[in-house]
Amino acid sequence: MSDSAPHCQFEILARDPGSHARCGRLRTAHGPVDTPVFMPVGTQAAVKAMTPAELQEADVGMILANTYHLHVRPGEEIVAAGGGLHRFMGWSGPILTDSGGFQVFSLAGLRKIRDDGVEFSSHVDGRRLFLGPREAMAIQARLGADVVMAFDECPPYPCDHEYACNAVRRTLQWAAVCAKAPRPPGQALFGIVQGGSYADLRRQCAAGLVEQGFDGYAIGGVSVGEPPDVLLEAVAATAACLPPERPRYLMGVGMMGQILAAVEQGVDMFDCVMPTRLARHGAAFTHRGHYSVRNAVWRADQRPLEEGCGCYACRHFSRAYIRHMVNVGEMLGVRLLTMHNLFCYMQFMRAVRAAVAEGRFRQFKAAFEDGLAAAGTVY
RNA sequence: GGUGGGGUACCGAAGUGGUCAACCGGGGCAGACUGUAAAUCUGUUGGCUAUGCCUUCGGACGUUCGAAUCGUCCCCCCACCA
Repeated sequence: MSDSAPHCQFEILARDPGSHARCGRLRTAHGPVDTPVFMPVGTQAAVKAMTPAELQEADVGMILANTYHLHVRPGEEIVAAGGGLHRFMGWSGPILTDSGGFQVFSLAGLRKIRDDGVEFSSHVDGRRLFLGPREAMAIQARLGADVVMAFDECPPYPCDHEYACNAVRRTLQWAAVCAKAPRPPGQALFGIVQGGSYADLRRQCAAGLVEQGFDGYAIGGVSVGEPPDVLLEAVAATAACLPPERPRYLMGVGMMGQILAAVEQGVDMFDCVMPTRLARHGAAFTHRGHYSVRNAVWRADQRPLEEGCGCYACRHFSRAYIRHMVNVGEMLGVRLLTMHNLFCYMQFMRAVRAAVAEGRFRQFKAAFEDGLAAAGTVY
């Protein structure tokens, strides 16, 4: 076990009696975050289509940005010269940066994996780049996020045991390098558990990381195309091996139903492109699933995106109007949908926290699933 | 009035004797999206009692085994000349 003091304080405020669900508060250099928390994705130092003020209006607490993308453009030296990521992007709340490990997976074909890191061709101009644990930590130190992630290898799905085992081996080696790398004061470091769909590898990876000692632990390597039950099994197998007093972060998930299932297993943090990307693709979220506002049925519908919603888009505009904006390609449509979807997600997370705090999480989850069933939606 | 060019599906636009219900764009309709190479991508877009049939390529008549494609006449549009 590491004897260094944690760089972020995590306090558990309530535990659900009927499950592993818990409520907590993560204290970061840029303020506290109540958990379970959903972090909208702002890969390139912006949550697409939103200003920081609009994020605040939606009650967004913490956001995520990406090491690889910001290294490629504009370069961490530009961000550092702008006073660090918070000042650069005008966001004074907590930020987490992903290490770029996921891009090893998502940009497959442009890369070559070695034991000390990954050779990339930049997806922008094709120039050769090298990203390994040292590089990722150095970049993240200059970006200055509140929480940074260890550089990991995220294998694809499906992948065989041997491949996944190698990914775990490298992920553990790289994590050790990350843990020793210098960081700015107050910057927390999370390790990432890999292991694919193999419970034994998940346990092995978790144990190895816990031995090294991190401020928090992430469950990685999920939502890479695997079936929903495989995802949940990986979450359950991993969460059970993580120290209860440290925050747990399920990377890249997801849909509301998946978030509930993971909260039930004791997961505290989430991120996903779903609310923001689907907004740009014309979909509106509700507490009973999502629908496409482009569909002809909404042509003359004067109701808001979701009845009873208090977001700016719902207070001022009809589905018919937003459908029109989307169909004619006005950027306002994308902005209003993004606002709404984030508001909807944040409201959902508030409801989750309240349910856990009040010891009625199971009922809340059951009611949510009934609502989805009634709406005919399947996640 | 003359000469030349042109009228193809919701729009634009290929096609100039059979493999054409007709390439391709746009628009329309629907679907996908999970640590964002993503305001992107995919499917579909005449009708039907649907492995086949029916009605379509300005209109009518004709040539041909067979016509969006060839001929005659007519109707519209555009350019130039009077």
